[in-house]
Amino acid sequence: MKESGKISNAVIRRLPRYRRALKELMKKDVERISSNELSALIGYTASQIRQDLNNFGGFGQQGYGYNVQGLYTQIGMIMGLDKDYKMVIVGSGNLGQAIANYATYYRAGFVVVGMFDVNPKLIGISINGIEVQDYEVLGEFLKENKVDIGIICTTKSSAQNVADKLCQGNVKGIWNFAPMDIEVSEDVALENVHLSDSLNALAYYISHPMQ
Amino acid sequence: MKESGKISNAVIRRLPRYRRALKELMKKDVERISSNELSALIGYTASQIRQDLNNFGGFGQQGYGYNVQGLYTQIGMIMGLDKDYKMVIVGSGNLGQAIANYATYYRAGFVVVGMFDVNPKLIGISINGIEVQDYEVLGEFLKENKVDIGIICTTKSSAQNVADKLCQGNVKGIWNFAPMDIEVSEDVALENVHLSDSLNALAYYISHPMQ
DNA sequence: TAGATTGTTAATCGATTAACAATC
DNA sequence: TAGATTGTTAATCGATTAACAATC
Repeated sequence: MKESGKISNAVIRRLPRYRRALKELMKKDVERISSNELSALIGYTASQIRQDLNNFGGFGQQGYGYNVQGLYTQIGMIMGLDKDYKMVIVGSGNLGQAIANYATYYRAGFVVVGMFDVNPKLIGISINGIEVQDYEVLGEFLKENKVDIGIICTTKSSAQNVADKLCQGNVKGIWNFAPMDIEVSEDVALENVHLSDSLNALAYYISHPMQ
Repeated sequence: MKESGKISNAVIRRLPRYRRALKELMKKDVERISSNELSALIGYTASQIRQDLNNFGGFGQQGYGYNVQGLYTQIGMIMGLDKDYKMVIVGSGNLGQAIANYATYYRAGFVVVGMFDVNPKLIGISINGIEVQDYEVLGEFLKENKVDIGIICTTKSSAQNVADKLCQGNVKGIWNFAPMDIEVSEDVALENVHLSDSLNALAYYISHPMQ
């Protein structure tokens, strides 16, 4: 078992996929699975699957494979999904609301505790029981409430300011949907979701059909 | 200059970043830039920048560097952004609406030509001048209108059916926001945006602070 | 011309795959 | 015990970085 800091990003990005596959298997009451069977299911090689899992410890058993339920739980713990994350959403337009809905209905463990905006038309409305507050009070809110994750759903032009304010408020991570690269201090985890980059990649592949 | 099909995915994912940086430079009326300066700006090594760009041709000039405006245009053409893409959005809830707004206001070249949903409360409403139609008529719509990109903003359970219908309707690419891996035929480009995977990766990094 | 900087080859690094002894 | 399958080491592959001759 390696040091946690040594796990490569490539491996970390595959963990959710393993977990999703295991969840499906649990639904089908499958009790155990071999790396070969899992490979057929999700497309990674059996060798890669065994390598990946062994970064975190020997979860399998020779001659048997992996216990589906057990591995699911283990991967969840590795991913930090045994804890709760309190989140604020900054920018409560369509995208902010979509994320609030998603988190509320589908992701126990990720709890929206506050929503903010500068638009007077949005301030005061309620999204899944969370009232949208004036962005002006975000700093105060973060002082009074421990918040783990700040979600930026604002325009490009305000994204960096929002990020700074979130960092001052001691969030542990930022999930950024604004179409720019923001800067945060080293101790804050940052996950950029560049939807426009993703759409551009799709346009590239459409324009350059394979073979 | 390599065959277009030989460009690695890693390179393609970096192209949007180059383009964004060049756009910023154009705003600041910068005329030329060296790989070293660009490196300082976006964090890739100068060597990688030169390697990346040379996959597509020699855009630079020894002793001078790269012409900002020219390179911006070239990269746009490589990325296929000199053409228009007609898109339909299937699932017109918050996320579908957020994407419709985004495309309408920020991305000339990506045009929403139709929105669809099964929810009677959404059918008939207008988003940026596009009326949400009954999902029942999607097949017909795709027969009568050439559509390049299908965007899936539905629930997990209907995502694969929607993908099948879009493929039957001869879309060239699918942008999938449903939290599952859908299957499409080889000739259709597929871009999955797994927001939950992204949030999970963030949770991982929060749970495992570096050193 | 001299200096700067590319284009490109070679070296390095890291990630993936193959192989197989260990062992359930 | 025999068969199956892991854990783990070694080999391969691909991507990144370094180096430098070409050349503007």
